[in-house]
Amino acid sequence: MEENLKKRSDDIGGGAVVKKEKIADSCADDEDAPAVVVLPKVGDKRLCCENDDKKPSSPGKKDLSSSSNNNKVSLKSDTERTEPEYSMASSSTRKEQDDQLESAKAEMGEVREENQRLKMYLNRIMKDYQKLQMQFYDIVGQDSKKSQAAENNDHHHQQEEEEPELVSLTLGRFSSDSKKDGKNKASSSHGKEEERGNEGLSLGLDYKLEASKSEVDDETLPNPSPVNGTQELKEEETWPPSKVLKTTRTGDDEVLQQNSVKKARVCVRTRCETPTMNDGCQWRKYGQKIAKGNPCPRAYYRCTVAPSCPVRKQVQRCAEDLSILITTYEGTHNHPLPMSATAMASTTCAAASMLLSGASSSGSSVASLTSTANLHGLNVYLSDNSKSKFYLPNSSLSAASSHPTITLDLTSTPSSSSSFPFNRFSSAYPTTSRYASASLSFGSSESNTVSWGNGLLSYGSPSTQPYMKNPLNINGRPQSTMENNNIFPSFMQKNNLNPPQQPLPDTIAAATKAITTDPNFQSALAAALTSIIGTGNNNNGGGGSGESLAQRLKWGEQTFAVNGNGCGSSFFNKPPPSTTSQPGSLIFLPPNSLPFSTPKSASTSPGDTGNHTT
DNA sequence: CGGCTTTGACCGGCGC
DNA sequence: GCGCCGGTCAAAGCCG
Repeated sequence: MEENLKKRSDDIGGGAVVKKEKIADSCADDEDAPAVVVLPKVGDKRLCCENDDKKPSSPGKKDLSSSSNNNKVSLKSDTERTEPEYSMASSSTRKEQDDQLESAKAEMGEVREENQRLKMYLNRIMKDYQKLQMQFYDIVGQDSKKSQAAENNDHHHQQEEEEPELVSLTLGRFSSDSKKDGKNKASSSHGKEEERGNEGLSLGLDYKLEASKSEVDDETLPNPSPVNGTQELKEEETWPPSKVLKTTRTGDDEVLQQNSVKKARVCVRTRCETPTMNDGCQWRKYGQKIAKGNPCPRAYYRCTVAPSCPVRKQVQRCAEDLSILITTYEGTHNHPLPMSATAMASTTCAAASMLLSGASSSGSSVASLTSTANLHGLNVYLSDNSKSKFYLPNSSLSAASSHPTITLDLTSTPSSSSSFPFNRFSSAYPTTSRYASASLSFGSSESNTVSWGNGLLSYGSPSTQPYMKNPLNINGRPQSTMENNNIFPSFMQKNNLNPPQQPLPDTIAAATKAITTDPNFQSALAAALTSIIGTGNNNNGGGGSGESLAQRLKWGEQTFAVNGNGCGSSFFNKPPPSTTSQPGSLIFLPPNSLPFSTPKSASTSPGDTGNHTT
């Protein structure tokens, strides 16, 4: 029909056909339906009528949000307006119509230019997004293969074991050869040379990211990813992680064993009275249990955004403080996430990755550090006190030694002394968000739990969710059915808990998003963990002084510029800025100083792919 | 009617 | 080996 209209207008000769560019590549619906703007010749009633039937939109309308249907620009109103005058057919009206036609053409030109600009902008965004997504998937796939290859090499190549300090490097050497054992040997020597010449982690990461699109080159990639981190990815990629793996991959017992041990979890403690915390993702409840030591039932959810997504979460009320909701995430999303879910996902993913990275290192290195730092009001302190107040009072969720858990505690009361460190967000949101204080408490305990948080959020309005297309309503209910689970109905009744009325959980999610999407936060986390783990293994920190951490935080702040991706990996994906001379920056640590997979934490984030873990 | 929740049963890990 | 416990499954019921 569009083609017919176009042809017809061309035949008529008085019509101006404007083929509007598609606004976005994603608008596949319009692939075969080019937008046609017909400027009818005066008196062409038939064309006007047909056009009226097909083009209800107003001229010059620019609507990116409804690109699939509304990127057709018509001049219906103009034609309608002038239609009665056609019958008159007077010279004055013709002149007037000509003027209108000219003005319409001019307007169309402007609109077209505007649309082209918008299209270019959107295309750029989409490309960036897809690029990041591809990188994530490729890296995840690489890491899983690397871990498998590493296991094989541990068995078959004794010469590699003779260089324990290069274990982490060795892993990357066989990144893509897991399926080709025959190539391992050749690639190992080759990779070794590559890594010798590779000073910085960021270089390796960039190389990896670039080469990730073609696995042919993977064998040359240096990868400091540790065994544990890569195994986590492998585990998360193959769902179900525990049972199926053990049944289908019986040949690799060591890997399986470590998989079961290194099942990282990210625990988020929020003070909210709604049944669940709206993290933007879509969950399906598959079970509920009364855990020992906690009268509150524990609900089990799994991500339903993708059928094969391995991410699961547990939701449970804190036994000692019923207003505290403990949400434990496990796994990494293997699918694109809604923008509203990227924050939590990236948080959990990055945290899990870093946790596993830390778990791969010696526990003592994690335990023996106590340091503090301050970053724009973000109080970060590291403590070896395993009984820190940031730990779960009830260890039911964190005590499982097979599940190293990192806890994000958002339950503490606000402090007026400090302000929200990520003020750049407040400019985007009408209401100010305030992050009064956030503490990173890293510790190690027998439970192998790392607690991080005590961050306090002075919650703003739901509008603090910048990416929410439809912000939550004032009651704090989810704007959609994404998270409408009511997991504690009986419990809420028993304990006379208020029904969901406060926007708290959603604002928590929003605040979490704001925090986790902030490069400062990411860099702070990365730097803190790097300081702890890296110093512990690198023999640099000699106790990881707070000064060192502060420096690293600052460096990280400088290094990682703004990126609104919401992807925990985004700051790793960024190419090395000009500040390459700063040795403290996380991404510039030499690979052998990072026995854990810093780049992997980047790659595992869902990025939107998504991922998080979550 | 399809999707989701509920809930009892089942399974595997772990400690004794 | 047995029991406890966490986690998962799957049938039944509910709901829009």
